[in-house]
Amino acid sequence: MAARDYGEYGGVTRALELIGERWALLIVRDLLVGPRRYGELAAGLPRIPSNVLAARLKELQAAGVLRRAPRSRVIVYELTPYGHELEPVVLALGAWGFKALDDPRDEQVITPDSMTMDLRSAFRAGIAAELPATAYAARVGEAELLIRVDGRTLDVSRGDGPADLAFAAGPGIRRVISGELAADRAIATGVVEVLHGRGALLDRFATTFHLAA
Amino acid sequence: MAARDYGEYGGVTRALELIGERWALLIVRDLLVGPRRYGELAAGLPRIPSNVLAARLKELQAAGVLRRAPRSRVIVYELTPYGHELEPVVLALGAWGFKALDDPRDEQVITPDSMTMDLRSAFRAGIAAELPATAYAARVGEAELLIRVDGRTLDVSRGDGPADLAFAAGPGIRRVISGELAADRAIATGVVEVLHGRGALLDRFATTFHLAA
DNA sequence: CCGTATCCGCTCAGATACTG
DNA sequence: CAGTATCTGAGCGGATACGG
Repeated sequence: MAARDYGEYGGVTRALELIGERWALLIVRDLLVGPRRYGELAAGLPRIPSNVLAARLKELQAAGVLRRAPRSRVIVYELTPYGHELEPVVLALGAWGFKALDDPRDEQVITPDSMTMDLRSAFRAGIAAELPATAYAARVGEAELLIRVDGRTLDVSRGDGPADLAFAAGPGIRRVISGELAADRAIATGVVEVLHGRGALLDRFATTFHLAA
Repeated sequence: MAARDYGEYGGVTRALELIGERWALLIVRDLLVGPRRYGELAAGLPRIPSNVLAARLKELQAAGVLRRAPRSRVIVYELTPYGHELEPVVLALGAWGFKALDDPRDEQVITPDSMTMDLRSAFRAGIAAELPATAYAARVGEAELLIRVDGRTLDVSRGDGPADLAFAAGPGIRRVISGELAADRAIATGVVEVLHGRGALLDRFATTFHLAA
């Protein structure tokens, strides 16, 4: 049942034995956004073979990282408290990997859950606390998110809703977050399209969410 | 050259493409302690096949995580600045995995580098700042470390040296760090053997390095 | 539809031997 | 010492099929 081990006794080694297998940490990432059904997980990990997903769910359950939500009519997977403690790991990893992103290839997909976690990685609570509460509606690829920033708290949820600024963007939004592309130039060049609201708020967005390369 | 990808565009995904392969993050962990030769890395990862180590070193080099140290007579591997930015990831992962450690199996090894990183994970700078500067000489398994704490800074180096407290322990030292076993009881039961210095300092050690389960 | 199991082809990991 | 070469088998990816 225990994953193939490394023959070493230590914290990192143990962690990798529990969540180091291929796909495992991506499942954790999506569950950090919220409980998910089997099919939702499969949809959020487009290339995962169904047998691998089933195997990982079992292993992660045995490892105490996730569980099937009790007293729920349908089967729903959720993180255990211990699994939830992986949040700092996933955020740090996401921040690190974000800096290595180049422009996306055509076959690459952006899912709502992955984008949610990227936004959490890039969120600067200290900066946001100085700014007025703001709601953004963002459409990037297939992901449609409502992003609410209020003081030091960030809430990202799927779907649409009332927002101070609604915008659509290609994945070039990355360059806005990395600071390579100024907000006003992103709008001017069409990388970001303002759907409604004051376009000037995109600059606030870029200030709130920032990961320098 | 690029590792097998996940077909998704996002920070965590990209990170796992770069350092998600088996053994990769353990190599990074050891290099976070300092530059290492090929043979030193092999010794610190007892079960890694030599071809896999060679392959990982190439991939991590291509990923910009590490490089061969320039103008060095022998071949030495060291992290790039970008690779060094993985430190928070490794520390967080180590802290998480440490909590899932149970007692070690016989074939499991403790290496100096893995123990050094575990100590860094468990180090509580805020607590240490309130305590007097202290040097510990610890022998755990094959690892012999000199641990110097001064204010908020921690320095761990291999080998022996002048210390306020020198002790030898089996891996049961984990229970001291987790708080399951009080320092005085660890000494009384022989889990930790005081070689010289005041045994009472082990309590300070347990306060300085702590990861609750 | 949701969750699993089972097939197969293939890549990668593991073990060992060998070379500059 | 610092890798490369080769072989074998485990695990992944992909497809398909089956029970609730």
